[in-house]
Amino acid sequence: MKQTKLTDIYRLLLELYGNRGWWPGENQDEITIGAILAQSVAWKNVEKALRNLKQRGVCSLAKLVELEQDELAALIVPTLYYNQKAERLQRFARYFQAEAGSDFTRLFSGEIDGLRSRLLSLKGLGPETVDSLLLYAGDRLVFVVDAYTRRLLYRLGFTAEKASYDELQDYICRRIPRDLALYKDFHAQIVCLCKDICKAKPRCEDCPLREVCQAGRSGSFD
DNA sequence: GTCCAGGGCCTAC
DNA sequence: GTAGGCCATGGA
Repeated sequence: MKQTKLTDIYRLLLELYGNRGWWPGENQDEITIGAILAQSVAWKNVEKALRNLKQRGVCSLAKLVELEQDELAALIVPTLYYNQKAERLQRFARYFQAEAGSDFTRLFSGEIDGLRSRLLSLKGLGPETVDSLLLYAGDRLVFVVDAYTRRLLYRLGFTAEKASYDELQDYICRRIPRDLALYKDFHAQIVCLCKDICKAKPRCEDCPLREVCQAGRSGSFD
């Protein structure tokens, strides 16, 4: 029996939907702020918060530092855990200023493992947030694993339900070409698919991967 | 009213 | 090392 590969899944999604042209953010500031606000919340809510920040004229890391934490929190209420996130945003914005001179090129330059470790050591930035920043704001080659990726790979039969972040990331990176555009768009395809279809209560009847998914359950995956 | 959404931190065992 | 609580809105 022919084995289904991750690259086959991507090709199928690409044929169906085209390149998703992602991440949703107009510039590096917006992508960075969005990545932190998106922690454990639907993107719809992030959009509201970003809109609030833009209306207030503070949708950049440099401007965020100047706000009172309470005021920032009030602007990002729609994103859940707003007090925590206001602190995380300002903490990161201060780091950006102090360590990179408010220069994204400097922030994201250097050897990738060391860079990733440094960002991970910042309070409030876990692996998913750091990898989103690196890939989408920094154009660095790291694959982003999120709840959608985990869910889809598990349901398709590729990986174990409780696989760790690093295990999932490693699994994917070993099976797809090392290509920046592919890393970005594959993650985008997964998110877009799961957001609508492969939810906690999935609508499998509408899923373009339903046949592959059944094949996965019978173990015909690489 | 109930469930769930694109995490991460902290504490207890 | 890992399970579970905490953060605490808003739409379906």
